[in-house]
Amino acid sequence: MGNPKYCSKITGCLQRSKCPITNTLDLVGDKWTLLVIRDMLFLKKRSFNEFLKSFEGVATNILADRLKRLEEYGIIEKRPYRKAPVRYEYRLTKRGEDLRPLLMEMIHWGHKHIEGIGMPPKKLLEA
Amino acid sequence: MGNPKYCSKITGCLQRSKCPITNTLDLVGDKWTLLVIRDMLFLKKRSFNEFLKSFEGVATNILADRLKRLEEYGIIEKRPYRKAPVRYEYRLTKRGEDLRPLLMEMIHWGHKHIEGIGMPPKKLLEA
DNA sequence: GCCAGTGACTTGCATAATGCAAGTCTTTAA
DNA sequence: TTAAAGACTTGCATTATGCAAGTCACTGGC
Repeated sequence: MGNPKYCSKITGCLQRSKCPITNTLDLVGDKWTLLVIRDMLFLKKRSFNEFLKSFEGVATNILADRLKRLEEYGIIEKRPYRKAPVRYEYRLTKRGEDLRPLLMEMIHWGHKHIEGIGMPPKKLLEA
Repeated sequence: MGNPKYCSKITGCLQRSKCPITNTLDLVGDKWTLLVIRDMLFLKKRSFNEFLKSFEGVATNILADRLKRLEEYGIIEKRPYRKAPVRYEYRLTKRGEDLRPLLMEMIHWGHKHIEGIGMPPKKLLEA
């Protein structure tokens, strides 16, 4: 019944439906993607190794995969900021920055409804 | 480094971190959970079979699992509204209703940044 | 009374995603 | 010359998801 029928330019692949919630989930609704974006947005992280050091401990292969996808989706940009030895920096695009209100709502809901989460965002998010 | 250390009363299981975003994701951040909540919130669906008929086509085992979890998390409530033959109804609790702003932000972001998503939410969400 | 149908699931098995450890490659600093 | 940093890739094990089919309790029609 609900097989993929539409094609999105942002993903370049099949869609489950035309619903904006579904499509947003298909881009950023997994266990790790929004945590990378959190780290960029609130902790000003920029490099692969900085993301690796998150408290949650993402695996290197997963992180590499998510960064690649986010770049494909136009949510982040990757650019070398130094050659020899080459080092890369990842930054949110406007499209990525626009996820801030979504993250803020998650922070808000989490604070209100989950126990063991005490402090305001900035202190909380420290690695 | 990032192994589970805390115990949440809402989940009754280990947490990846104290971050509210992480914890919110661990409750509702997967491919299907928020679609069930969308159906309750915007399409007034209440029964197992109604959820099954979503355009995205969730599998019965996944749906059963998500409803069970959401009940454990206190996000929905299940109650029989008729016996012989027994029929169940699922409803959002306050905790579930409070996810509305999060969903609204997803709709907003999706509309703004993903192609092939034209119409306003209510028409869009039709199954 | 018998049988198809509805609603709410469960079970079994195949495929896909995630997690973990280890390895690669480049370059620099000791 | 050797060790270490940074940014990954590869291989394999574990988990989660997807799909089809089966179950169980009723009920309404013939």
